[in-house]
Amino acid sequence: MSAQIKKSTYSDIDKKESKIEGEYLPTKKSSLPNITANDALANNPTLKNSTSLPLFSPLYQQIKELILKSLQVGEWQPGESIPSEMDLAERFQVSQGTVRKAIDELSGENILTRKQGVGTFVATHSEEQVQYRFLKLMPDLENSLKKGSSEREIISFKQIPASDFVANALAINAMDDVFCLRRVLSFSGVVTILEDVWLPCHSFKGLTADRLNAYGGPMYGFFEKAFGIKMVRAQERIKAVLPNSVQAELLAVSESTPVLSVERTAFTYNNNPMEFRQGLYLTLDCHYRNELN
Amino acid sequence: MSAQIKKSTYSDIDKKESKIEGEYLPTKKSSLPNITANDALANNPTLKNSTSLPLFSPLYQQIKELILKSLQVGEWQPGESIPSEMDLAERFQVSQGTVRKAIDELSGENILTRKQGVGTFVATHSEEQVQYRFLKLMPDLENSLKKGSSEREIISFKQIPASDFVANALAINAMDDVFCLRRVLSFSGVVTILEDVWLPCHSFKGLTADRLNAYGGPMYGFFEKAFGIKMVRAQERIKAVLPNSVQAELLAVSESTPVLSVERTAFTYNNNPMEFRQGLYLTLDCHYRNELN
DNA sequence: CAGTGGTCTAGACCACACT
DNA sequence: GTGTGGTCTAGACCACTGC
Repeated sequence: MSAQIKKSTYSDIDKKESKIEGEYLPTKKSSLPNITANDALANNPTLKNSTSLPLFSPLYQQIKELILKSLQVGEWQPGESIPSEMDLAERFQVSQGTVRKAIDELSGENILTRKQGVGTFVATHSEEQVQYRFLKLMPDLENSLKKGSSEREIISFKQIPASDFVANALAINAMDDVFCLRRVLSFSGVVTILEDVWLPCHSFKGLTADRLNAYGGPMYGFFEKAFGIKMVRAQERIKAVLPNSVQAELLAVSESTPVLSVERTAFTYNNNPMEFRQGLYLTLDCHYRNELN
Repeated sequence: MSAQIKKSTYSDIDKKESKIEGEYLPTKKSSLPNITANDALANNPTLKNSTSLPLFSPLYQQIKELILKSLQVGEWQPGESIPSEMDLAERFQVSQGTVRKAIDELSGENILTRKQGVGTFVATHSEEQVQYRFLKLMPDLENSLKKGSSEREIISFKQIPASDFVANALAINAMDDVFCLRRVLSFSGVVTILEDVWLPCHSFKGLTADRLNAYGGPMYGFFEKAFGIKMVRAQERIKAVLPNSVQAELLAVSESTPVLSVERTAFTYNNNPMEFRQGLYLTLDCHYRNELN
């Protein structure tokens, strides 16, 4: 019932049977089991107390939020499949088309991955195709990094209080402990990237350099498996800088060799920053590639 | 009947009088409800002779291609509205939902812009909101360039034969003539960008520095109005470099100041490269911002 | 073969903008 | 009010995958 009302205004803020459309779903599954869907909507407090603008939102957006919430709490782990569209439609008591539109958006945001004939899966950084999804460095001559011939070495790993700058990027309190690690990446035997990575200790309890080294795949894949932290989005700020003496030595170049400084903040669900890193990229034989649309 | 078949394959590779769409709107809903939409499929020659892979494509993709073709030939100019979804559905003899899906994709690619209650418009680089859509430079402290206080100055403008490098980027023959211009951009009175721009003379007949200077808005908006050339996409390659003596002087920095080198190839419809430029960005108080998804 | 996502249609109603 | 895009539903069929 109340569910119907929401639908009638695309909203969660309504009241009484202005059945303005008892027809979207007549009696229908009313007699049937789940309530979930309507309940889900009915109970979804998302916008209920919103004193700000979006006093309502389309049904599919609400479904999207519900799916995101399930992802957030780990109901479905990275790499796993989520229920079929029909099942979700049943669960939320909406039409398959509405679920589909919600999944469409999540798929567009690289949060879910569809595989025709198989199902819909939670995106992961561990899969071959999307490994290094956030690494935009390309050789000048070829069209993709030869990831097979990449090596990496962790140079240092320590636990320290966050500087104001890092704390701000991670949205934590200054002086909260963070893990700070420095590593070097080489491609085809050529040292190319030097990067410092900061992670909030609170969320990465028990992280050690050994565990990181022991894991073969990409770091974000490790975070998923070891800490259930899934990076869904990142923001980078790029500048041209000169390395200091330490950095230059690690990169095996002179201090007058310009390098790209790439500061990245990576976010998990809910725009929650979980990692900050600064990379120095040597761009003599490669470049940072970006597509503009 | 045959209608069913087409649908059954989502294909265009069909038989019989492919009178190349003499009847997108024929007898139409003549006797029976449909046949129409299926005819659209049957008669659409798009992929008929394709000897390569996609021996078929979904209807909405074909509609998308037809819309793109109309944009390409200038049936609808940048900033103008295109026919309503219902009208297009009528024209192509498919359902509104199918047209909608085609437009959804074009909208996602920033080729069309929807405005609820008003219509669907051809995207343009002249609108306030999307001006400098391809410029990713941001001040470190604020969240967007103060475009109001920007100035630009064309330093040189000439017509020369394309170098191999430029010709390759523009997909033209080496030694074909190109316009080459150099300009400086300042923000809040600070010189920030020095860029060289190459344009194929063939497509920009009659371009002069004066005409460029006379136009107040962004360059891509000018190209739309003066030459009907709409840039829809671009690719950038970023490196950290040191400016040469001439560049350093124009940027008012020393030759040991690292700068971002941003090489951009901009494409019009059909992945047709229409502009190549190399920008040198001073990143002392600003940065190149990129969102990763 | 059964099950999943992908496409297409048809029709209803909602939200919005302009006149 | 009229017309536009936006949402939602329902049902049909197609294409792909894996058992």
